[in-house]
Amino acid sequence: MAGRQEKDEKGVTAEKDEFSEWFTQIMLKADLADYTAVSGCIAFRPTSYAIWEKIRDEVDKRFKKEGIKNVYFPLFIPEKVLSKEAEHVEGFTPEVAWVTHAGESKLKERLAIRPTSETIMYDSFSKWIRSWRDLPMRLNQWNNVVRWEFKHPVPFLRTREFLWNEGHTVFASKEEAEAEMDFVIGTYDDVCRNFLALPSLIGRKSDKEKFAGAEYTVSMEFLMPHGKAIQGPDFHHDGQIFAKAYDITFLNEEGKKEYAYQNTFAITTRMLGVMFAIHSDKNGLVLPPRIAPTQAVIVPILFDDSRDEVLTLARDVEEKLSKFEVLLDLREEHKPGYKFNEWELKGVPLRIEVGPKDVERKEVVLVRRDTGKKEAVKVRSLAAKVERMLEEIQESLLEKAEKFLRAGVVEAKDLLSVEKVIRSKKIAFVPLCRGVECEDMLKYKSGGAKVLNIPFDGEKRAKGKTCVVCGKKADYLAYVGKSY
RNA sequence: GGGGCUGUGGUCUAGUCUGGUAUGAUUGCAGGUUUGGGACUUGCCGACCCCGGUUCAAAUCCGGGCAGCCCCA
Repeated sequence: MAGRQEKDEKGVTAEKDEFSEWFTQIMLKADLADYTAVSGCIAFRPTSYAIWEKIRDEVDKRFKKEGIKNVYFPLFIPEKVLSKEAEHVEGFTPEVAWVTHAGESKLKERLAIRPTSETIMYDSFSKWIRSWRDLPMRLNQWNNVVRWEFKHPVPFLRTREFLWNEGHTVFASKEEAEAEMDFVIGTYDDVCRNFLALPSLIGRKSDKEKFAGAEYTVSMEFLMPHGKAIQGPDFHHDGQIFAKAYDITFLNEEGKKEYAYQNTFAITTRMLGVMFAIHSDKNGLVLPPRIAPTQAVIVPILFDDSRDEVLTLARDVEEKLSKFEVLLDLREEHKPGYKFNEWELKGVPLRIEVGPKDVERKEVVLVRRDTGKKEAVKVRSLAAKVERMLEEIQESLLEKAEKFLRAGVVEAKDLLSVEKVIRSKKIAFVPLCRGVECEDMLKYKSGGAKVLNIPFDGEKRAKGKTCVVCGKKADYLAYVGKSY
């Protein structure tokens, strides 16, 4: 390890503004993940995996209710199948991992480990879809994908293998396909805001930045504490591009053959990293209560002369709070102070201290992880109070994140001010024209910032404004920032 | 993509320049005293990133690899 002497301490020793160091410490010390023998691939430890399961369950529930069905396709994609859609292949080839051998014998055709499953799925879709009665076909799979990136990997945020959902839906008309976007992005936004407490900038990608093989891409962009933007869930409308490459056709009501229209969409384990980074602080992890695997921890304060009474009360409290995810920390080998610090580091939203004084007064002490505020609460009103407090924490984390995002987006009318905004580690909101040359120039002039996306009302709001690069009429207002 | 730094018990670390029995802390395990913000104590377990070279002898020197971190694009 890099010889940082304080690193052996149990708590986080880095300030949040030394982002990389701080983030690594949170990740390791809060037992979220660990490095493995495979470069760029992490082990998700129980806490982080439990959070992923919650995200997955919430999204999955909403998808199913909407009629999207889960399927599972192979991990492997034969080279021939992978390389049918030119633009798509080109986007992914540099990062594809290949299986070339089985035991000692070389395979006749090498197999790609899926970087995404369009190609293998659509090969089947073309067989499954015959008539307009087969449509829409809305499928989804929860799986892992591998993209062998050469940029240096960062736990959760950029790993070579990650987990995600990949929705793949097929429609008879463009209108129907495009109408799905509101539902998909609405679902992701709902889960991000109301569970992860993360607001985002939602909009269309520019043509330059869209997904390889898509007609257009809608993305959710998050602002990280160190001022870099990072892309979260996305939705791609593929038009008939893949349908033509993979021959996904159907007979319409008039008996005529037509190519189908398709969408794809995803949310990945990167969101864990985004959430850890945005909410956490100097003392360690901070988790929104709705996503936290443990919502409250009860720490009994035991003295020899009052041991039994305190334990009885602690167990009573556990019982009263059985509708929440509660942990009663009965470990004898650590003092309360140690436990306080440990559970703060691990991000448990609420701590409940139960000691001899509390037994006398028939109360317990509640401590919020996000603010550190302590409050004594009567045992009889505890359950209601805990419920309210967890809600308050959830809301206040979202509010805080919203405030940070709002403060992090600044309008800029000319190149000079764009550069200034970018240098101050913020996102610039900039009038631009559609020209790719202007976008390239902008990146060059701003010191590496790119178009993140264009909000849905970005075109309307550009009226009367001029492109910051070429000075001609602006087509839209775009979010521009350095990205992770 | 470019540059820099670092790999020693589970974790952190001394030792590397100047080759010779590997330092200490912490965790863990067993015991005792403790417990309202990281307790104390006794005992025990446990390590030189990998491959090659130089040498009587390599954690240390040389070459190559792998891994992690930081900075810049």
